[in-house]
Amino acid sequence: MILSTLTALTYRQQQLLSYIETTMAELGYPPTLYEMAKAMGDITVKGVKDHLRALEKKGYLRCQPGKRRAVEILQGRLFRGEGIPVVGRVAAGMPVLAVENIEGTLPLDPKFAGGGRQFALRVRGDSMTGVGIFEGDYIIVRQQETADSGDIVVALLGDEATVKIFRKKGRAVFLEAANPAYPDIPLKQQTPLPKILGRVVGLYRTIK
Amino acid sequence: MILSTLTALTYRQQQLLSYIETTMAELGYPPTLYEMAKAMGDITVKGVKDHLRALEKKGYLRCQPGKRRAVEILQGRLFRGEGIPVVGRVAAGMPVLAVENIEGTLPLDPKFAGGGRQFALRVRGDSMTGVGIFEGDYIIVRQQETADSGDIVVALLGDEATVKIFRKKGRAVFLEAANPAYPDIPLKQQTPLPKILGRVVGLYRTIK
DNA sequence: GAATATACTACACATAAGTATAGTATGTCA
DNA sequence: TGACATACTATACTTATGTGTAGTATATTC
Repeated sequence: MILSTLTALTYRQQQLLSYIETTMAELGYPPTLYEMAKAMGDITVKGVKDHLRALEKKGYLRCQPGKRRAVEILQGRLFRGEGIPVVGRVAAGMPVLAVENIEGTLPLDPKFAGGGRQFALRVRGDSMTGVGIFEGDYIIVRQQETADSGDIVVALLGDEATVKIFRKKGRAVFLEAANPAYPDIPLKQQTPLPKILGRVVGLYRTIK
Repeated sequence: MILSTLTALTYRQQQLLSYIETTMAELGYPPTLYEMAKAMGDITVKGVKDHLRALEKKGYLRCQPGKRRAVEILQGRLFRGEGIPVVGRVAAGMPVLAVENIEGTLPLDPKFAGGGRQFALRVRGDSMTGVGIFEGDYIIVRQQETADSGDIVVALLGDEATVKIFRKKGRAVFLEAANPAYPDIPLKQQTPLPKILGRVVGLYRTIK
């Protein structure tokens, strides 16, 4: 997302790009050349095509020759993505991302949080306020089964998912809260054995 | 985004929807019926069309009759949007959202943070850690020029944008930090007069 | 002047891509 | 059984939509 390395656009090119972006944001698919021509004040489709060619040359979009409505925006204020599935409850023995567990989508591009296989959870409780994770926050979790000491992880304890700091001290492995009111949880004395579901890589909060 | 009120899909319908979503996430535009037919294991376009009709009837998508590649997803894991412009610096006398100030886009759907006219800023400093706003966080700001007491606002002091809690006590109006190391800033004794740029409505953080 | 970029016009052509017709087969429910 | 839903087949037709040709006009640079 580096704007400064792209060639500047003329007024008309910017106008066309903006129209395409607005249509795509609104409908989810690009306009046809004819629709663009109408929107640009009744110019011809040839005129539009020449602008598209210039925009393509400058790196803003890509057209598939011959294909209808096949305009891909490469640079601009639009983004698209699959969002991050919000998991409602996690049951032992079931894949986290099973359809039954999904209760919605966090409309954020997973690539912004580093990509990989991700899910989101709503935080319950105040055990992690010391590191700025509050009740009601969405945490974004990259699925992985191992962690380094100091990582914030989501672990499955019995049938309960919990967010804590993963710590290794010598041979001891435990989960540490970021709130002194909560004691450390050793990982090796639980039955069934706890399982790391992933590492926390991002957070979203709606304020007030 | 309420999944439970939608009619359940058959396996094949879900498969088609998933293919459409994946293509749109990847390319930014929908596949043609022919492409869908290929992807579904070489069935006919008529077969695909019947599935699309069922998906439309169930509320998952909408097709424009006769238009090429005009499939709009209404429900699913896909989202689209214009993102939230990230403002790099704010200069007095200039609109916040002037093109020159924009240094990128936060790929989050603005509607998720309540909509309205929004911009994002990167937080510098630690004056708001008491409310879980940390250095490096993106805060999402809805543009407005007034605030209620207790709102977290972005205000322009001279040429510097600052994030604080807006407080009204009797006739006194000031900006309060959420960190005791920072003193209150009275609003009525500044030259030039400070200006509220907006209210903080959301926060995003990448972790580690 | 020539070359290039930008911003268009007019029109005919070409084809990518959806629609329609007429089905078959299987499963479920009243 | 009949009605409806689902999941397809085959084929011809129709048209929405991009491409190509041949330009004009203006501005800038060498």
